Amino acid sequence: MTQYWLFKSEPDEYSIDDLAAEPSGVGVWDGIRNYQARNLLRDKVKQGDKAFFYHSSCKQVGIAGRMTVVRAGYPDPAQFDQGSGYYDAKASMNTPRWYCVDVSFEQKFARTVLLSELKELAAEIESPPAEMVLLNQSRLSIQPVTGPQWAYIVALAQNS
DNA sequence: GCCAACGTTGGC
DNA sequence: GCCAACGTTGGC
Repeated sequence: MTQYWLFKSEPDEYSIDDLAAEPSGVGVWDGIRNYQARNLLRDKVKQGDKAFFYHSSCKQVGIAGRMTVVRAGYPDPAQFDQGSGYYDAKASMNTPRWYCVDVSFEQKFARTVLLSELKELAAEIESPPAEMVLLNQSRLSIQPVTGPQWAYIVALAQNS
């Protein structure tokens, strides 16, 4: 069964345009250094799952597009790389601490579905956005999205 | 740049 | 295991 997710990134670091520009449109979703998010990447995110690409800490905060998970969780190589900002001295090859997944570019939405817009829509009773993790546990960088939330936001992205 | 919310560290 | 101090995230 296909599962849905929302992955956050600061576009100054890595944006949906950067993913689209990758050779064959495949990128490594690495650098996740939060245990709750790590557990999802390691145990729950599967090949074939769909994910929103969320832009945080930028001018247009919101959902910029979507992608497909093409490789489930595996140890994040950056944790072993002393030259990387994501290096972790407490991690070893035998006991990796952090995980990443590979994603492939699917679509950049015609417009970004803004966080402010989702917050406004969430004020409506029983609207799909109201239950989003994004609005209730906002700091989590890898978070689940329900099927109805996914469909609602994809439809919203087609409307101006 | 500010600050609220949350996560992590480390002494005891 | 508790909790104070500190660090980080991320919206505004």
